Amino acid sequence: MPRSPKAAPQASPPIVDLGELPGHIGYVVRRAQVAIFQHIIRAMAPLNVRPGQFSVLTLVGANPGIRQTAISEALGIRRANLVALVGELERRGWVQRATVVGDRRAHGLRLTAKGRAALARLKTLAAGHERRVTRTITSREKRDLMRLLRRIRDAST
Amino acid sequence: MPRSPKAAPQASPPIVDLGELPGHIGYVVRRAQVAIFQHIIRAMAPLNVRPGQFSVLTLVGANPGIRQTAISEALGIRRANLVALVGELERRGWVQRATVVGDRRAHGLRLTAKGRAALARLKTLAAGHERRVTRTITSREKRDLMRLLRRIRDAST
DNA sequence: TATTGTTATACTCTATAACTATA
DNA sequence: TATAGTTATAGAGTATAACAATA
Repeated sequence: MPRSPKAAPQASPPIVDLGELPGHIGYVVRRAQVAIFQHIIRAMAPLNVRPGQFSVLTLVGANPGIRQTAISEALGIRRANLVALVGELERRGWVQRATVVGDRRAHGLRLTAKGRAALARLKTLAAGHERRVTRTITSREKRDLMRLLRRIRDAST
Repeated sequence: MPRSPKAAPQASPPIVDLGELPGHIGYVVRRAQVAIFQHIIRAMAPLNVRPGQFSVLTLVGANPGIRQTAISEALGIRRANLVALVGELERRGWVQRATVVGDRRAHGLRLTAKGRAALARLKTLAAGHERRVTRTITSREKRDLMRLLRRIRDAST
């Protein structure tokens, strides 16, 4: 059973000195990530879909016949943990596992018609979410933000 | 027992179309956050300290006598989950729980001498980590990045 | 009545190891 | 031998509800 994650209670704040935390990129990125995820989970609540499921659905939609291992490497989700995730998408009738011709070990994943409809709906919800959370920055600022984050990510290896 | 989180295996990547994911702020922020956290956990491995513990230590250091509820609200960690976290810091001899004069329900947290030494060491490790992960961006870019992330976070309520 | 810290509990996400069936 | 998917399992992190002590 999924739960709607509520923000931690932000009651009358006693003035707390955060020290050097606000100067740490890890702290600021983490707080932003949590806030964004809470927002998108709320946005996708009508379909009860979580970010991980959305990203897998997106990959299957963009790469019909893709193998679980390829998804694993592309998204940084371990193969073992994808089993239940894909299983849930299959249980919902959104994704099909079909054996790949020429390699009977592998499963080629495809969206069903229902899955394509769900993904279309989710993309609309995601777009609305995106507009909301980026409403106070310009598209140029968003582009710069993404570029800097990718550089930070590349530098964090 | 803590484990050293390894990056998900990034083997010979079959070309996968990520669809619209790279255009989603949530996706880019999340991937960056995971990479940064893996990096800082490695950086703090000598003291076997995780990001949550570091942030609590920082707050106690900057706010001697702070109550657990104040930490909870400042960091977005629920009171209930702070119990074990602070307990571990106390077990390590880094933090003391003392009853607050005038309110015997509360615990005022303070660093011990050992805790101050540990925090000093951690701040050095954190600074090294910070230099590494931001080495490919300018200080102006870092400032802009933080500003934009805070705006995204504020917009995600 | 409300608040502080706490306990108990459960769910999600992530991690490793080992298995099976194929290659 | 190696790979794809799977199972079993364990550890973080995070969520809720309810309790005792105190305000």
